[in-house]
Amino acid sequence: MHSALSELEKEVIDIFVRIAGVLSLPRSVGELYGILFISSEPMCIDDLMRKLKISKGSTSQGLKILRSFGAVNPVYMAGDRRDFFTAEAELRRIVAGFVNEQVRPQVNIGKDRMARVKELLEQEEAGRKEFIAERIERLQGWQKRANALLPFALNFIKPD
Amino acid sequence: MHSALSELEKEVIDIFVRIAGVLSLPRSVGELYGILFISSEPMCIDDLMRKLKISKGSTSQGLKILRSFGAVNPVYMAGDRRDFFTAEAELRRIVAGFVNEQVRPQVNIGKDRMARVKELLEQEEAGRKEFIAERIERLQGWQKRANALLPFALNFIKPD
DNA sequence: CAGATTGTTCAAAATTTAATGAACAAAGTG
DNA sequence: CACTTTGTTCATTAAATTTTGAACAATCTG
Repeated sequence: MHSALSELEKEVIDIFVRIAGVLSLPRSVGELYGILFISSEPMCIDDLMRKLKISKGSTSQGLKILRSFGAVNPVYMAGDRRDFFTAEAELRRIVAGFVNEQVRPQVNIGKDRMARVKELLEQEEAGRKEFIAERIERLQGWQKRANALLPFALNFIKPD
Repeated sequence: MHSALSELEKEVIDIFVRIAGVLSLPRSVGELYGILFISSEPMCIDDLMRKLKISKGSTSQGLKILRSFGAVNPVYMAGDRRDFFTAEAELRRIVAGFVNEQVRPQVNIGKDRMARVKELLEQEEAGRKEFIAERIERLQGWQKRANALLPFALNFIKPD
């Protein structure tokens, strides 16, 4: 079968499947990005399904996720009404998209939670209050530092 | 029941359960660290089981994971042969432990994989080789930048 | 507009991951 | 040394996540 994955393709896909795991993304998302990353030609859903041997549903959903943070670019192919995609290869864009779509929402939830914890602290009995207050302050310090690191890390990724 | 979790405890535990999720650690690990983090007193396995209403097995395994990267400190309690623990509250230590135990191994596997990909590249036909070579080089660039960021991020966490 | 093509959605199935608890090992105690 | 206490391991169970594929919607084509 001419659509089988080469050793090299498998190896590269494996790398991205691993990365997907770290980022808590489905395996299929890693596979999709991986195959697009080493394909010089844009691919459509059908190409991707056949190459990766995954279902149409997975392919469609996986591409949706990849588009959501700009890891994949739609490409117009003249005379073909199927949607084609290439991998976005500029790291800064992908990371920025990922941070905005997947990370920042989480961070904001963290802030709300923090506010609620501080309210609850007031109701605490005097004995424990001191210790707990210290811990909450510490936790808030961690949050601040994490937030400060984020923009720096983004800046760390220089243009290619 | 006097061992039920207070609202504040639940809220703090929720924060750490969330963090555990981001780090791909089991929920129970987040719960364990969370309850220890807001407890002024060291706790033993039995305390933890009862407080969190999780099994002995989960508690034992969870503590094992937390110890593996130094997120938890054993505490000697005179006249009690059970093992007691407190939460390590110095962020730098926890992050350093986590990076050494959970992150670096992955990064090294990544390096091996990269080497294999470069071997396979040689067998590629001339036409595609050029494009693929560019992609692999790019991927390697990403890896380098990620590796460079790690020590910086560690340094970013100043002593408390 | 009837039929074909393409992409999306979502309930059900398959897979993966985590939690449970009983069996076991280790170490203390009298 | 028999008995208790404590912690770990691991096969099984339970829960969470991912994938599948058929139904559907949207769009094109002649």
